[in-house]
Amino acid sequence: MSYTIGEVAKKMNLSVHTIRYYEKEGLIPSISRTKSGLRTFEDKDLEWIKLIECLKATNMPLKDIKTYIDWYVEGDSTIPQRYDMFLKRREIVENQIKELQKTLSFINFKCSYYENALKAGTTKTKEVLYK
Amino acid sequence: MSYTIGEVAKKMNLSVHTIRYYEKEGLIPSISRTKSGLRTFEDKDLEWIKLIECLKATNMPLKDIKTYIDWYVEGDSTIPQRYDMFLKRREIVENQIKELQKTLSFINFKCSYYENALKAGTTKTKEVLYK
DNA sequence: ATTAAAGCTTGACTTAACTTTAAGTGTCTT
DNA sequence: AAGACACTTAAAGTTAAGTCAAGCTTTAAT
Repeated sequence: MSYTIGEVAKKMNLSVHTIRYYEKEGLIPSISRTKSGLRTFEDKDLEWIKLIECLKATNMPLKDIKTYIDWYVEGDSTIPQRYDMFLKRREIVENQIKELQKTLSFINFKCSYYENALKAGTTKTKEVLYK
Repeated sequence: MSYTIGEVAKKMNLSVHTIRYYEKEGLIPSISRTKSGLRTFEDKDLEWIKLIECLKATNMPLKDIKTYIDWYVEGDSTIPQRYDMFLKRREIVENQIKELQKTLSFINFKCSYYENALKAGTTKTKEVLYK
């Protein structure tokens, strides 16, 4: 089963521009083509794209993602680097989650603060203490 | 108690450039100055900066943060908008946390995958199934 | 009183991650 | 067969969020 770039864009919720850009930047290794030059995407290419989106979701810059992909392409000799990268990324993500949880409780406070302010019609009441 | 821009930069772990930039963009309302024009930061200004950092941590763009600050400056008439903004932000943050948790379990999988690959010296073993 | 460190402003520059444009070729639908 | 639409490359443009530089002033320490 293979897909056109437009199908992949729809499936992955990306623009076709972006997919071409990812390929150009070396983030999707070896996409095959038809004789006439059209890209034909296989499931393995979709897996790469999912990986990119996943790492991107952790704020990993594309150039670091590319470094990983280069390591992957290089083969078994880069297993230590790749392992190390995922260990570091795990720590980063764990910290991001903690950070967001702190932020969430701050936002929860603001929500109830403004809920009160909304009832009172003002932020200038006794119960309303912060901005 | 008041601080110079350099002190604030150190305290908040930002560059002085960034703080001036935030002021220029209207993210910190009414920083007072000495007669000679130096900025003097009060605790309320630090609170604003903390708020900016906090919202930024949720990937909120500076211009949306500015919108909030403008509402704040405008006064009680904008309480509904501000309430609404925090409600929306809460949902966004909750989703971000969920998303990161999914990503984390993916990364955990990769970590153990590469831990095995490291022992085996290769990714091409029976136990090692994915890229 | 000097002088180094820290501040000031304006405006240009940078980086990341796209996005658009231009100018054209290939494919599908009626 | 015609028109719409998807695809190509290369390069320029955009946006967000800073970052830096130049040239000058203020402040703190000796």
